[in-house]
Amino acid sequence: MSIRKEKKAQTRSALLNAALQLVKEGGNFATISIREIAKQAGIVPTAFYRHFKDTNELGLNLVDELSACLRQLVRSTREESTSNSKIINNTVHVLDEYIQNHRELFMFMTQGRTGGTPEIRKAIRNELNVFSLEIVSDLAQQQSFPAMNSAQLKMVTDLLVSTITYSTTDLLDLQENTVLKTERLTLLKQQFRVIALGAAEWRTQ
Amino acid sequence: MSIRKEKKAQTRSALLNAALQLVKEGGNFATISIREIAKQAGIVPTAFYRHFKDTNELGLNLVDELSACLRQLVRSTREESTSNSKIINNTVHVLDEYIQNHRELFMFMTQGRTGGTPEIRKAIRNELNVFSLEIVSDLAQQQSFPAMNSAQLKMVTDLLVSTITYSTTDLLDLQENTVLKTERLTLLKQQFRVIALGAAEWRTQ
DNA sequence: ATATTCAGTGAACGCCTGAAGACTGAAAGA
DNA sequence: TCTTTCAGTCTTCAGGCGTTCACTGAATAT
Repeated sequence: MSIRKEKKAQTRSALLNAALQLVKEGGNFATISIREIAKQAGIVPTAFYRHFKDTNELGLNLVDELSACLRQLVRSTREESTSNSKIINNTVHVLDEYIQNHRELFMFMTQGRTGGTPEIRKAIRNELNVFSLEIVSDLAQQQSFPAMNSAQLKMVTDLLVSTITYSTTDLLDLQENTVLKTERLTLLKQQFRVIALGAAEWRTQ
Repeated sequence: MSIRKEKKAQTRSALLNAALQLVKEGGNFATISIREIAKQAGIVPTAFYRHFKDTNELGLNLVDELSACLRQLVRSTREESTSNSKIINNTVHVLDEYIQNHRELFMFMTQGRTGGTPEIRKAIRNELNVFSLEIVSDLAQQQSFPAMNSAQLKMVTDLLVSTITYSTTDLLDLQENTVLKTERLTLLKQQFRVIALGAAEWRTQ
């Protein structure tokens, strides 16, 4: 890559990271201004426009980062799930790790899904759907619920994704290594078990 | 009530409704300004301070309105649930009705839970917990899951509330009387069934 | 009847915002 | 080598923001 393109890519990345940093520091993405982002990225406000039309466009690019993160999360969970009995515990453990290490992205996700622009809401909804479909694919391959057809598996997996997303909001507000945090993770594991039991019992119609 | 106090209460109510109206019109509560709210309420910006210190304090009062709404929702669902077989369909139907008729409040709830100030997030989390506890009380009384102790019932009900909250965000973005909307309601009903099946199968440890 | 209270007014403040436009200087291309 | 491209700079603008303060006038209290 040419020097110019490389430097541009660097600044662009700095802008995306700046926005995430501001979200991480407690800001709501919807309230973050172009000037704040530029300042955090170490450039002048007007240079922002060389990369994005507005914060909405930047947000859509953050959804792409989120997409990559969720994809990696699915892969990590798949690789981690060796023993079939502890699959729930492993999944929750990996999820917790990802939420901690990508706090900013998950905060952006939960905020954006409910309070973003219509475009951003749609993009995140779409990413969560892809996320769900990838899990469906894995569950189908592992024959976790052999009695279910793919539509039924999707319905159950959507419930899993719903539960994960809701729990993420709670987990993001709990400090590490506290009783409350541990209890919340235990709750999530139990809820996964309920869903798994229900899915195993599912009979058509 | 004296004339003065009555008029003050009216203006206060107008401010709360103005904020909700702005949320309903697509604004994110976090981005709504004092001046916008005052304008929508038909008063001068500075008069806002006669009622609330800032938008955060107003938001906390909106949580109280949300609280009342959720309480009423529980009551309506309880009264509606006559036939035990159709309880899930009735519950989803009542929920859908409430989301339609109190759009603004549910939008405020989903936005505030993920993107509000720490105070508002906490207040909404608390309301949802109370909501869950009320449902637990109902389920216990109806002996829906006789094998479960109250802690287990709470765990399952939290899953129900999680599912409701997540679905609410989706439902708020879908137009009435469309295929997608109907499908989303069907999905929710099926997920309720999975949870109910799982809860019935739950064995300790 | 007179004095006090107080919800709502209106002007003013300094600050931050998104955006437009002319400019700079190093990299890319001829 | 000379010209062009273009990411980033600097200045400037109008407009919205939260907040202050002195004020008004009707409701209340004495």
